[in-house]
Amino acid sequence: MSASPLTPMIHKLERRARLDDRDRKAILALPHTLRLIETGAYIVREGDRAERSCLLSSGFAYRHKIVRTGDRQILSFHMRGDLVDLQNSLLRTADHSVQALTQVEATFMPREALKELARNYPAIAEAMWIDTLLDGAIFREWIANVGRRNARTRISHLLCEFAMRLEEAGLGERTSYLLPMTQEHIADATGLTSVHVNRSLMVLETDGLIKREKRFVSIPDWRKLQKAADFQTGYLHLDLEDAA
Amino acid sequence: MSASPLTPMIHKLERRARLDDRDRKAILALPHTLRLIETGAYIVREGDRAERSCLLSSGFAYRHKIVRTGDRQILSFHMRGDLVDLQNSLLRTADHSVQALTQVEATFMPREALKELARNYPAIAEAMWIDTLLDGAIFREWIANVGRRNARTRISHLLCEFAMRLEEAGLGERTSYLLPMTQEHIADATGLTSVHVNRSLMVLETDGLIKREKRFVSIPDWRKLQKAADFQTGYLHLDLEDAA
DNA sequence: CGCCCATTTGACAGCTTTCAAATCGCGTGG
DNA sequence: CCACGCGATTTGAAAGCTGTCAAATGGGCG
Repeated sequence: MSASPLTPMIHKLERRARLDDRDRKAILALPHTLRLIETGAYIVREGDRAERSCLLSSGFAYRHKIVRTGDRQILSFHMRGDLVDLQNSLLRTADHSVQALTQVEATFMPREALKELARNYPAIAEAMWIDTLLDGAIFREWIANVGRRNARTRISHLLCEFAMRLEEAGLGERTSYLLPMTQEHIADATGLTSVHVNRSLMVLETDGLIKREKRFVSIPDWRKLQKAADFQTGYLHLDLEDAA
Repeated sequence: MSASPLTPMIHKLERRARLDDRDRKAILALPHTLRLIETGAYIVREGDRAERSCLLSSGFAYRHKIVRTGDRQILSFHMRGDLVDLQNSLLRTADHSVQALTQVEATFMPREALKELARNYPAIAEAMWIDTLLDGAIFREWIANVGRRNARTRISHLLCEFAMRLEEAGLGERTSYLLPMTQEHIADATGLTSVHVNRSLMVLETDGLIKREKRFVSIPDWRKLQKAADFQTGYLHLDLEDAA
């Protein structure tokens, strides 16, 4: 059963709500297509009529919008097990794009099948709803991050959040991991320029808050960085009630 | 039936998904408490254990977070018919606060009752899920607004969005309306200072994009402001598929 | 070895903030 | 009816964080 590319979706949803065997079987029975996507390729384009949703089976992706000046704002980063565009199951047109940050294995599921699943399996519907709520919680934190924190804090915050989510997804440890994004991605996620991100990263390093080797980041003192980042984990809602 | 304070919730959800009589009756049967809340009072506080969710029956409210420096970031504004903290039905603790912008009539519903409702009425569950997705769509646009637009554009964008939502909620026309927030609220929503908001508003006025009289705003040329604001309505998903 | 993308560095400009202080609007009380 | 008080708006001058525009450096790969 762990052979199915849908298995990560079950794991993900089980962390959102309590599922039973019937639920799990229904998920595994979803029609789906596994596709390999090259670095930089689009998974969804803003304006697309959405006919399917996508589960990230491996690799990293990010969502973004382009504003009129041509500048890009990255809205979120995603990793294995993330449902990157659940909104496409219920909203008509995509309001932003999703792009592969690395090479990606993507599992596509028809929107109608997902809607049916939600209609017939309340526990799954609840899990997906919660997943959407968590998505929203992270967006809110990003608004605060970009709106009210200085460059140093913004970047540290991003590093903390990414570390935490990597660890929670079982993809590494939060005190030492490989960053899949370039400094330009970090800039577009934090509302800064890549030049300023570069300088800020160097300051974080000389201040001893992080160590870097290429894209590899290690964090000598997690609490210290967390403090510098104003990173409170509450918004990640790691305390989900185990499907009470 | 329009006597129930829950009626606006039915109207709201009916714009999200197709409901039948059974659904409507179930909503009206929700246990609820109507409360009058004074300007500035908190409806939800960050960190609260959430035991209920809140429907705005009249007045305006906003959600916000406070960062370590003490600065406030406003995350969204809400008006009659909005479910301001649906996340509290499914997430354990509030990750941000909700505060009354004006005097407010708030209808509170126990979280368990809402969860039950979602479990037993798939169409309602879908409508609430869609509501959450729309919430998220607006958050994403705000990230882009705060992250990648200059002061003038950010503020114009806020004015356009608020106008559009007022009109959609049947609370006014988008080209002339009363802003319930102070310039400081606008500043905290756009990631600026109130001083700069003040200056930017004056520029928008001398440029003829808006007219002001106290908090009253009128927009002589909607298309022109919309363009200056980089305001594309797509993210509001006004094209919901009428519950296909 | 050469190309290309990512990172780093420099100098300078500029949008926005900061910190006051003045003005305005308006409800309250004398 | 007018003074008072207080929050909101407006205005000024100066500082500063971050952006801009190049150009140099570094590293991986064909």
